Amino acid sequence: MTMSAPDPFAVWLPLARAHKTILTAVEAALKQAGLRGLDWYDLLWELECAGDAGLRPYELQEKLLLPQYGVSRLADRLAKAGYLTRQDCSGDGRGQVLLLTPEGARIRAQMWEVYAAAMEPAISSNLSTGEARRLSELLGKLLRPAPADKI
Amino acid sequence: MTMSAPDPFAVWLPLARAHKTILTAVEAALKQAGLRGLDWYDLLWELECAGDAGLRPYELQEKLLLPQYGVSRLADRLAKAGYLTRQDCSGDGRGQVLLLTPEGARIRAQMWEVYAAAMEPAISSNLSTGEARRLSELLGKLLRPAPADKI
DNA sequence: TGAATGTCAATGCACTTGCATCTAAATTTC
DNA sequence: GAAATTTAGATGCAAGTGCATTGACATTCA
Repeated sequence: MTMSAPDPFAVWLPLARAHKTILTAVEAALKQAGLRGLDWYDLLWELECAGDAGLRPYELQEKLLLPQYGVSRLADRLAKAGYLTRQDCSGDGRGQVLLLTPEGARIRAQMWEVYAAAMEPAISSNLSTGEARRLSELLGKLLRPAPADKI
Repeated sequence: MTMSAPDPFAVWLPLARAHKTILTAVEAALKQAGLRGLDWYDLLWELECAGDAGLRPYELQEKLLLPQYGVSRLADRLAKAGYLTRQDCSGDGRGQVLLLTPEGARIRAQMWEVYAAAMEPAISSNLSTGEARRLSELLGKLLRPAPADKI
């Protein structure tokens, strides 16, 4: 005897639209600055957080919600650009460890400037501090795992 | 003399993550049902809303936030699948009007079942009615145009 | 009216993505 | 400890995307 559930599309439609709008704006800003897309940024950022330990591709896969081949190829491109190195993984002959290069760190910092500058007008200028807090809190609730009987 | 603006990333990061999570779930459900992706659905839906008047490609471009060539090619695929027809546009020799076929309407209804079923556990089960209302309201605020000096 | 400019839509090409499959190494099972 | 299974990661191929350009018609303006 629970109350009727809310209409999911009342949430999803503006969510999808806001996402596409903001994403498009950020990607355009990056491109205009001669930089690569957010997928590159996200990977570089994770590697930077990982520090000297680096990250295994399968770890990135989880963190970035990318398919396995997505990480494999994205890492290829980053490696070709000189932003990361692949290192044989001691202890697991199948695996490898991805490590950020100094050049990779440099470019990530550069991207960050553009990223943050593009985000500000898209988000901050439309919300008060309280609204932003409440919004991120509510969005966080969407990230809870689906009910077991639906997986 | 305004207060300091909120951190946009506190909103953007969970927003992007929630979006990717939900999108992935819905697309997977559609694929598993042997249906095409949400891009097809969105186009079909707009055509259905437009009724007998149909829609011009450039109108879809605005509604769906797609690039011009994106609409052109998506419409190609839908047409090849028999879900829409292109009709010469009386009054503008450059243009055309896209019209939903009965088969297109049928398939859209079929997709809707899957779409809605996948959305429910992803969203409704994580939010109360009040939370959902507040969330869609806050997301709506993000859709306001950027300040003029930032365009 | 005729040339310049603007708008609607398609497309060639390079790059990216999705899917299925493959190899190699690790782990489990008997 | 050899065979079967699982896991890490790469890759061939088909399909989709982004960018720049083109072609066709419309509109503007001298």
